[in-house]
Amino acid sequence: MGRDEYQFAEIEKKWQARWEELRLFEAREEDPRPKCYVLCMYPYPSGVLHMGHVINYTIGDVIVRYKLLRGFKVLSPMGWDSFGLPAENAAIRTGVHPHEFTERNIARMTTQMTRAGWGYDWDREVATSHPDYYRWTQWFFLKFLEKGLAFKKKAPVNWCPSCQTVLANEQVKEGCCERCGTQVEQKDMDQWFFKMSAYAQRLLDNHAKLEAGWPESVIKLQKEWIGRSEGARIFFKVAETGDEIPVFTTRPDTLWGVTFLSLAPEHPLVEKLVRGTEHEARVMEAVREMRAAGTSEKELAEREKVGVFTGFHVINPVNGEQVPLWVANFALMTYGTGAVMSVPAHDQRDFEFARKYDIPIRVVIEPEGQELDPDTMEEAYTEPGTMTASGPFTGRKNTEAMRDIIAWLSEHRLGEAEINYKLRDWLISRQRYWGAPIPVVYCDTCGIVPVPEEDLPVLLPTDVQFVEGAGNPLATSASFVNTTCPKCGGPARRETDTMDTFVDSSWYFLRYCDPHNGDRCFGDEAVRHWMPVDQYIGGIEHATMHLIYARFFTMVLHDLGLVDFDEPFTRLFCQGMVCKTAYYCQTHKYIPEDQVTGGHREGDAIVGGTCALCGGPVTSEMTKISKSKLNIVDPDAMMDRFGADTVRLYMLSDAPPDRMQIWSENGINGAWRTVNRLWSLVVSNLGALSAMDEQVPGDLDDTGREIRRRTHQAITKVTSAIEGGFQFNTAIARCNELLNLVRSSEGRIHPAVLRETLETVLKIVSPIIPHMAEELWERMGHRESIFTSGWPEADPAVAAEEQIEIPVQVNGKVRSRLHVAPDVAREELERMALADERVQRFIGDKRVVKVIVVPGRLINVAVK
RNA sequence: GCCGGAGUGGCGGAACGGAAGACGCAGAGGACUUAAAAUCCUUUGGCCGUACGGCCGUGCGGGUUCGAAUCCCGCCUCCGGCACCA
Repeated sequence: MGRDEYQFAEIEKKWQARWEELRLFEAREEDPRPKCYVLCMYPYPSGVLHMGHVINYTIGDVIVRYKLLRGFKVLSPMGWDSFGLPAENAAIRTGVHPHEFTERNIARMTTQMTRAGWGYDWDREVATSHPDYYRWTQWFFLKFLEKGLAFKKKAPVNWCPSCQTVLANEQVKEGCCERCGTQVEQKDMDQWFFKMSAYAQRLLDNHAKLEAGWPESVIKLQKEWIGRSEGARIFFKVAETGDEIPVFTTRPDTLWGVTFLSLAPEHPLVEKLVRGTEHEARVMEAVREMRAAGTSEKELAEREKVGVFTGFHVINPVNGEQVPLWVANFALMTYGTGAVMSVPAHDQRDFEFARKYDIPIRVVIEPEGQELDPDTMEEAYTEPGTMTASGPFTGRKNTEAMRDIIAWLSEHRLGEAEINYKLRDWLISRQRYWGAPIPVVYCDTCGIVPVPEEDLPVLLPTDVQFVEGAGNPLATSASFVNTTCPKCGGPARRETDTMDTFVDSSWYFLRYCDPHNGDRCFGDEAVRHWMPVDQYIGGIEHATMHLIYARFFTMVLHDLGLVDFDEPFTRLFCQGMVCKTAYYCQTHKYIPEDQVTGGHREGDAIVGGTCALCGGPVTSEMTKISKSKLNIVDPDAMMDRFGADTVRLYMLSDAPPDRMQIWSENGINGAWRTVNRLWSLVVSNLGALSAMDEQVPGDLDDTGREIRRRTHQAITKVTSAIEGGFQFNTAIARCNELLNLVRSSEGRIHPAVLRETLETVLKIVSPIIPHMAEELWERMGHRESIFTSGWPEADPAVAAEEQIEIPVQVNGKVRSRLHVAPDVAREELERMALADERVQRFIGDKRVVKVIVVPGRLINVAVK
């Protein structure tokens, strides 16, 4: 009893303290080892660790420890994305100041993280809500402003008139405010932007640099998000007023088929045109209806396509024809010019709209040898074809004529070639308290005046009221708002918008390199030393937003001469989400598993159960672990029951880490058993081990040679499983195989071989179950941490097979097996195969057509 | 609708174009125990057969190949992402 028991709580605490003493995760520039910067996306300090963090940070920690074993000095920092809405909502709800709320959560989560055994250089901790951090966020804003990359423009926001506040898309539910149910309005507000669109092409081009280290799917998603499209800008004019309406189109070849033009509801021309006309009331009412929903793109996508005729017409520049001008909710102010030319014959959406509103359809592209009739067409014709009724281009193939059409348009000054991007400028203004204040003041005489650098940080005031329905709390602080103009000394007002938290997270990886620098955002030397990040790890949900913002920000910093690279993350890994069965009852919606009664288990799900509250039937689904689906797993409780090592092992042992992980009680039990079996195998054999320096004898028996062979093969396999895409599940399987073999040969293994094998296993599992590996390593007589002992190296001579089994197929079906030395020649293999009695039987009286010999793999005899 | 990813035993999943189902879970049988839990051993894709063994089998249908879970074409289903992109 006692010492030989696996007492994980004690062991884990002991080694966490030891690592701290050893400063195992301290990263020093003067350390001569090569550097490796391993970074996990920092968390919002919600106060509790969830399973998403556990998988993310466990993967990160395994890589950190693996790199340590491989002889790198590893930079492994951790910090807090500590600005954001939840703290402010909590303040409104409970009266606790966001700062206090945040600090409390940070303290709680730090404890949980340490307990999980994740190793960080805590001296480098940053929190974006601390003034010594946001001072530099503000400083970057000033640099962007100087460069003309920060600017103000009007943009529509979701506005709740009752809360007097701007809502995030997430807070808008079916067009209404989530909190009070009031109908949300679209309101145009003056907002700060970063000119990210100017970097669209570069963000696209630079993907070439990332192809080697980023998942292909993320690059694809970003390409789609940036959305480059080539086409033309074409100048239409309003027939009645002469106002010019430029339109972007990717299909200038269909220009002769335009039968109407549509403006976005928020297009400024709409109001200008109809004001004071007979159409005003009708059109503006329709516009108001179209704008009555939220600004979320999803909402825009799912709503029905509607429009209203403005009463005006536009002139098609290529043929002088007048076509009606509409306002339509499918025209987006945020893309292109906010105006769309519509060709119902060759665009499905336009086709449906035209049929709905009885707008003419004109065919200008026809398929080979076929005539299209606008009256009987059932869908738009979008394939390539021959142009008809298209002026000088009639008779040409549309795909081939495209370039000439654009040249012709610009020659006649009717249009010009244009490239458009879906990527928009980055709206950074937030009408919130808990964020970095945008460092500008408004002066009646001088206008917008940046706060001088030496006056940074612009601190968040404390005399603020957090009251529901009062709008931005920051605007309630008189001491904050009222200031003097830095230029003229006259009275001025401070900007009360704060910055999007994505601005904070666009440079935190740089601050980690030099976190205590009080004079600069970071030192050149430190950043040159550690950056770029060698391995970044985080959720796929950040594929577009965060990862594009951070790339853009880094490019700007590069252009400002602040860093000498323009891509921050060399390699990226995205882990899968953690899922678990959730249960749903018609009346009580999602219910926790312990509220399901009866039924039977089918795998991890209870099938045919009933709701404990109402007796109604319960259905199950496998879905992402979340509070709202009541299927959460508390990592802390799991670590209480099984210890951190078991939880870590389980997270990695079942599926490849980039796939969905399924949390099951059976699964964690299996990991628990695995960990215990390793423990008892080592502990029970401690007495049988040889002295630490005893050599493996030269004349080893079969068992010894076999065990050594498998051990050295395991090293190779585990190493390549980790290097080739973090396949920890197969790495763990290889260790299990080896341990199973050792167990079945127990008592017959030479002590020196046993030591070699157990030490090897401990090393290769140490990144995954570090506490147990350290403890057993120590009990085997080692004085130094296993993480300073180096990664094992396989000896090819030891790993080489003495005899191999080669399957012999006849017509692709295995009929026999040959046992041969690995270097038997091709001819000899063929001879042996054909001579084989079983093979002979299956050849029978058929004719051997061909014999395929893959040395070392298999033989296939093709017969007819 | 568009884009991306995935479909393999009862389950999670293995498998450079070369032995399908590694490793683990669950199940069955057994040992230990007064008993249970824990642990250990055996067994486990389906069908036929007493057996040696044979046949079938990686979502469906074709194709390439001596050989396909893997490559190609066409479909189906599920998951994820999305901003009607003119």
